[in-house]
Amino acid sequence: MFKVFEEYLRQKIQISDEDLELIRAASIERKLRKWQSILHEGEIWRINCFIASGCFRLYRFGEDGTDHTLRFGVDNWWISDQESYNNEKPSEYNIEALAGSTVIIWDKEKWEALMSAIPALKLFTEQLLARGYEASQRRIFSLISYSAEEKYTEFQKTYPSVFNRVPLHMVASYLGISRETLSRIRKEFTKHK
Amino acid sequence: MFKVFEEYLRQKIQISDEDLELIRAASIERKLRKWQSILHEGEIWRINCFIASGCFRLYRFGEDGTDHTLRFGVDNWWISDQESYNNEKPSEYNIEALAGSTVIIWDKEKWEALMSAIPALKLFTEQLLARGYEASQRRIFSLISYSAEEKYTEFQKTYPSVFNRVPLHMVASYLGISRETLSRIRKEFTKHK
DNA sequence: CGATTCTTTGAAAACAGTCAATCTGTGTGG
DNA sequence: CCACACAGATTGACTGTTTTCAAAGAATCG
Repeated sequence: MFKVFEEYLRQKIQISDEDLELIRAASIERKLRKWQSILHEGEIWRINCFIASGCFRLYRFGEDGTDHTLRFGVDNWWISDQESYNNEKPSEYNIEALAGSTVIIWDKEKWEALMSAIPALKLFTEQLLARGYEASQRRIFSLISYSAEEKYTEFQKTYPSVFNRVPLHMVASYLGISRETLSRIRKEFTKHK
Repeated sequence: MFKVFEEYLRQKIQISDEDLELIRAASIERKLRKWQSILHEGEIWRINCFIASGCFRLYRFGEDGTDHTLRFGVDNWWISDQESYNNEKPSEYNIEALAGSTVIIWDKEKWEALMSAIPALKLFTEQLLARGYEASQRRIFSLISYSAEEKYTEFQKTYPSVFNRVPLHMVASYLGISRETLSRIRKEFTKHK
């Protein structure tokens, strides 16, 4: 499965075969079954995790016990809890596989060594973070300014690859609306085509 | 006013007098009157901007013409549009002073030169970004999981320095609720003490 | 097929938004 | 110093949206 990552990375940055071999040598491949968690709240997230195939979500429980989806991840995305990673403190989140999945992971120390050795990789990592931040900003805007229906259509349009693969009630929890409301919006939508 | 920034930075990182002088030499001080904008949508945000004193907000107009506050900034915060800055593309946002303010700014190129020359500054800049990202995550969680009332109390608790300085209707637009709703929540609150 | 999970539906209740009017405080100019 | 204008905040009545609760249909999986 490293091949998947290799193709991904070569699309993103210029990298020599030697450097790529360094990256490969430091990586570990891991498979997860559906519903298996790769992060449980209370644990510290110490890895970089690339999704070679499959589907994940990062979520958290509210006071009342309901769960709230902070993020999804599908093939060729990264999934992580940056807060736990950066500050090496116990995570408040859970990350679970929504389907059988394969991930490529690197220990934090190994990734940092790789970034030191390969400047392009450091730059790329920084850009990834920046993209994530930008996506957060746009999501905040949609959460404070859109109606439930607008949030739904925007999500469907922006992340079709996610939308088609995850249970509806998780999309609802991602958008901050109830599953029933999402179901009704959806109904109206298919009606008016 | 550079003194304010100097104190701020010395609290955050170890830095020599020479390096600090480099940073000072590259900086520009600018004063803004109340309601003056430092970024208009369509412009490209090419600076790093530290708020030495005063108060700002970053906002955007929705389809219907109403404005939505993405972020506030007060003394000793940074304010920026990362998306425009990183990708050097026209901003979709506006940044305006909510009071007479003084900012210390650096051109993007100058700041990058400084980061190259002063590793600790580069590290610090990365950490700033990381903190911003983490704050975004927490805000997203509150937006998808809290009621209007909970969002209000959390904001008041988390950012008292902002809460006491900005008009209520802007807080409302930040929380994604109407000013009338915020007003009513507030009333209930003072009633039950 | 039976069990479980996911989705849909209906009806009522809670919640938040809109519109319009009023109130409050601040600052300006006469 | 007063009158006025203005922006911000509040209030009431109403409307519309979203949630909740309960139940019933699909779909999936062993």
